[in-house]
Amino acid sequence: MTEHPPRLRVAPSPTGDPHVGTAYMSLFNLGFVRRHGGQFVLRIEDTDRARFQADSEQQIFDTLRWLNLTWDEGPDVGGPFAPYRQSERLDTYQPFVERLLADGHAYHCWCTPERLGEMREKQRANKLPTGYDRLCFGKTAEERKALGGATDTPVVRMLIPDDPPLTFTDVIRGEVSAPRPDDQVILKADGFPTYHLAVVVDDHLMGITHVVRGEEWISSTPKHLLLYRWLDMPEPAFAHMPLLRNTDKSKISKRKNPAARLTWFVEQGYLPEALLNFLALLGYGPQGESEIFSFAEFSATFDWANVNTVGPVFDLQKLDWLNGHYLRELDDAEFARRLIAHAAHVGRAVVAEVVEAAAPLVKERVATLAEGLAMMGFLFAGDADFVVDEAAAAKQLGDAGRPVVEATIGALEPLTAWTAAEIEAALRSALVEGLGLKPRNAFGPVRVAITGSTVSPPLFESMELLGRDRSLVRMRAALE
RNA sequence: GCCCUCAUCGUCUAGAGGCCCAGGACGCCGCCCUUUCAAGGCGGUAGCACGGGUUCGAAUCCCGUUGGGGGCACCA
Repeated sequence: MTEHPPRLRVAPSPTGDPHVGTAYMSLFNLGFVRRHGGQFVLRIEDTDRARFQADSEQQIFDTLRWLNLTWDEGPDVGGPFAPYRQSERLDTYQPFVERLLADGHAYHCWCTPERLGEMREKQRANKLPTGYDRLCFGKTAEERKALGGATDTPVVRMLIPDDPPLTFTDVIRGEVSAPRPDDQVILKADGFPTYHLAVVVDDHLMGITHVVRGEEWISSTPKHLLLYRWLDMPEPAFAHMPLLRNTDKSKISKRKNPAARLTWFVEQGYLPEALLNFLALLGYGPQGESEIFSFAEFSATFDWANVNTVGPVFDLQKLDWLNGHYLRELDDAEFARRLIAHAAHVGRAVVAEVVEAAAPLVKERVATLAEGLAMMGFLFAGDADFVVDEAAAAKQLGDAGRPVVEATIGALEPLTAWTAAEIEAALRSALVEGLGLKPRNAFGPVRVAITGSTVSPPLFESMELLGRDRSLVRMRAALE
């Protein structure tokens, strides 16, 4: 039996900020595709015109590209199965709907949303399983209208048989059973298909071999199985990924978790390689001895059987550690480039030369690019808008601190060379030996005066970068 | 309520009957280093949900209970 190259797809909906789950699915799709030399397709599932947001699609492109999860076919790059937006494929779905209708596998339904709502309420109240009661089945528009609670524009529903297929093989989970479906709507009143019809038709037409999606879709799979059967389409392989979770274990959501939005990671200054590594770790685990690995390493041995079935909690602390690790692995020049790019992205003004000079001092002290920029912020503050953190001032610039600052000014003014080494020598001599202070007590007040904070890059280097004049201005300002 | 699904340290996981009185990572705690904070080094804390089986032997297999999660839309 010949193995055909796999074709996988990710199919996000443009309904707002791109979801982290889209990146998660894409990563696993691509891990498999690259290992076996197949194709990765991006399809936009924009059949919900109520939730559609115009700028969302571009954000999906941007964030996936930022992560280097690039597609071989898609709305923006084209491909042999275009169009790749479902809203542009309405004509494609129509014949399939007509065929299902003609074969008696589907029927029209005129029920209003109100009637449907009441029906469900009643079912729930009577502790019955919910599901469409088939009031419209077998009736003409006129017959149905006579009963009330009907509209003029019908939807099309699947007619679920008594013995629908309820089990299937999942490449991650093995044999899986799913609940009995009810008569699902496949064509809405506005002429758009629902997900169930569109996904089956498109996956088939686009030659998709493996359907990778979240666990939440397990319960819908029987509907899709039925559609494949009715339409004489071969079933693809299914891979139902575990769901990413909030800290409270619920399905990850934008409301509870900022990290549910893909753009958040860009805003915070996470590195795409770190996010990818982290996502791979979630629900897959390290395959070798190290938890640090690249996409190439991930892809090289990728196997669906290694994907976990437990939904992992999205642990930002571990991501921070990983990101810090990747940050430190960057050479100084590259780290500086990323800081500058990040500053531009978040609309913050910086001087490239200053960032380059400060980058090495900051690199091993931060977890994200945003933190890096924040830590060198004192270098960008003008004399007028420089502010000393209140708590830091109270701690270091009180009665004990003032003489230290005064002695520092006295030691620094005669300095001929303004270098970290000279500054350190002068301060050690004046404060540690001269005033008999322990280093931490000697340099604390100076640090706060110079950087405005008790936490900063190394002091003497910071002063060298700040420059003689600005340093002295800040020391004097600390005494006022 | 009904259906489905999952179950190892706080979190991510290794573990596919004896190698496990359960290993690693993050976090946390302590020590070292140290001009702050980090980084780094060393050490420590903490877990097989519970109950029945099967077996010479179970974290690993089976059943049940409990707990978590998902679904039950003209949303995906």
